[in-house]
Amino acid sequence: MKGSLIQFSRSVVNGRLYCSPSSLPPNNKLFVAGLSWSVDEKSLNDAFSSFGQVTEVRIMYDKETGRSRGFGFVYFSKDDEACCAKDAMDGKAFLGRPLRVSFAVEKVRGAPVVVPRLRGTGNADSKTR
DNA sequence: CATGAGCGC
Repeated sequence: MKGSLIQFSRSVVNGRLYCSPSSLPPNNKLFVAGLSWSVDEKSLNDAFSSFGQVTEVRIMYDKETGRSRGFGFVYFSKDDEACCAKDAMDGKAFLGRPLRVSFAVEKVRGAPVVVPRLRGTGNADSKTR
């Protein structure tokens, strides 16, 4: 009995913001992209901690050049907070760059990953523009 | 044209 109790449209959170329909399941992990190469973990932590309790913030950097890949991940204590922060920060400008936030789909080590450009899976409106 | 799908243990 699997019982997929995945509730979409988490409705109102504390009386504010709604959960946009996403193809990906709401996880407590948040994928943050569109970050400026100068973005720091603290910046993201501070920015996202305002919406919820951030447990971990990780930004990926290149091991060769040492330059940030321009994307990172933010871990929240609860998916609700992540959702709120996502809807709140997604589409907003961060350090002069349009920030893109979406749920992180943890890939399996050594397995090919097929991730569409988040084209309609929980990201800022692209079609209506 | 887009700076975007990881890392560590």
